[in-house]
Amino acid sequence: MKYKSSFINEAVARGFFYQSTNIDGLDDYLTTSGRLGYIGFDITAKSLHVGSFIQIALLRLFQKHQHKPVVLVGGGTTKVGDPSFRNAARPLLSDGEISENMEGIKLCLLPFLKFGEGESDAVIVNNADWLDELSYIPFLREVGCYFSVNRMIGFDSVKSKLDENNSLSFLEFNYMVMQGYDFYELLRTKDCRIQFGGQDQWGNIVCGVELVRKKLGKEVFGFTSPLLTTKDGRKMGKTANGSIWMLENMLSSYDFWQYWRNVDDADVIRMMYLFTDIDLDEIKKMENIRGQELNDIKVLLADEVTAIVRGRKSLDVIHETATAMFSKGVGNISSDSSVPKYSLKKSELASVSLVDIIVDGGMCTSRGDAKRLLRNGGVYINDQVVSEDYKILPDVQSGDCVKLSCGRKKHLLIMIV
RNA sequence: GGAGGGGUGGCCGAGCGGUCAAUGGCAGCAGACUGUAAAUCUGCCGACGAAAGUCUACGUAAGUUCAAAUCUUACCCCCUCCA
Repeated sequence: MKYKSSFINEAVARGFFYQSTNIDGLDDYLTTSGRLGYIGFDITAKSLHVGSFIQIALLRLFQKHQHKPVVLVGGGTTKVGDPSFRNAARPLLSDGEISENMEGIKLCLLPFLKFGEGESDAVIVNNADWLDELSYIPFLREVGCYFSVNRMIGFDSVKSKLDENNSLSFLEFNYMVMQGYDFYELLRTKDCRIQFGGQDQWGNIVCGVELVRKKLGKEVFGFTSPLLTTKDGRKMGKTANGSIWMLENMLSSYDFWQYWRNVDDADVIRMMYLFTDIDLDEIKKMENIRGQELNDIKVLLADEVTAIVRGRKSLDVIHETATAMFSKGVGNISSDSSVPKYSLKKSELASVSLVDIIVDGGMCTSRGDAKRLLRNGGVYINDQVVSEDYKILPDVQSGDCVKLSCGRKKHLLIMIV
């Protein structure tokens, strides 16, 4: 074991560590339990998505090693907007939206962290509580004087915006000052000396570390984790169909599970380390698995992650649905699986076209789209390709089920009533 | 405030009076191959329509023209330089 603290050891072994302001100092500091460490989350949406997953998992690990996670929600900073690596300024949110989003964020975190009053129980704070109160002139005199603009424009987050000829408003430029101030405030009021974050937060974190050192002469620590990209370089948690949200009302458990079931071969083991509670030794044994067998590992990954985020009991229905979706025939689709259903009166059989059902059932966005799919041979009825827009489905009776498929992965169960 | 450059489909980016629903790339969808992976190859990729075709769309609004993404004017926004 290279490090003295159990947390740092495991965090490094699992791949959470990218860089730190002083890893040895931090290691020493964490040999005593009950230390505080925080991560800030912006609250631009009602739910966190998988992009923030690594941060949440890190806090969870922190708590597992008897330390106290502090979740900082950016009620104040969200009103400013982090300019980091975005080419469009974020839309500014109203107070109403912000407080609504904040409730959602809390829900997302409940499965991961134990909140409460105990020594290692997580707490949640909102930086609006102190940022909203600041008065401009005193703030500039007490805090602003410690920030060098020369230095700030050197930070990647700012530099990339300037280099790409994008506009950077003064509002956004202040983001890192705000975030630096957060760290100072949390140190002062809670003796919180650690800030975690993604690699892209490095500049912002360093600002806080320096502010505390200059103002109070104390050392605080920054710790960043690698920015998770998939093997093809895309940001994790985003698919073409949207983000992989944590909350069930924004993404079904089945789709959540599918995301993990379909990760790239090359990413499976890394995600296993980061996102599951499976022992390091167990995962180590899986490292050499290749080829088709890796599919079982993907299922395990999907199961474990889904169990944490959505609860283990959700797995039964998911497995059932997955089996139904990927096996042929109608018989093995049970009515409690989450395969979408569509009911159709027997009397409507003659008048309703396939295209209508496809669009109505949400499988295509427009009739033209559905027709194209049909023409391209991507539509199946009971696993048989159909190439024309049948006005009438194959001879069926009331009570029958017909499986309508668009491609291999989208299915609709038509119940004849 | 002044001078110059620019705003094109989900994104990047051509086009600069008719042949433009708009080259190309990325992303996406379907098919082949497979392992619900990746890579590769093929087809598709604004809406409506069986089709002919109709409609909507090149920052916004007016205008010139038989005809405008392309020309004119005003306005809005972005970038660069100067004050």
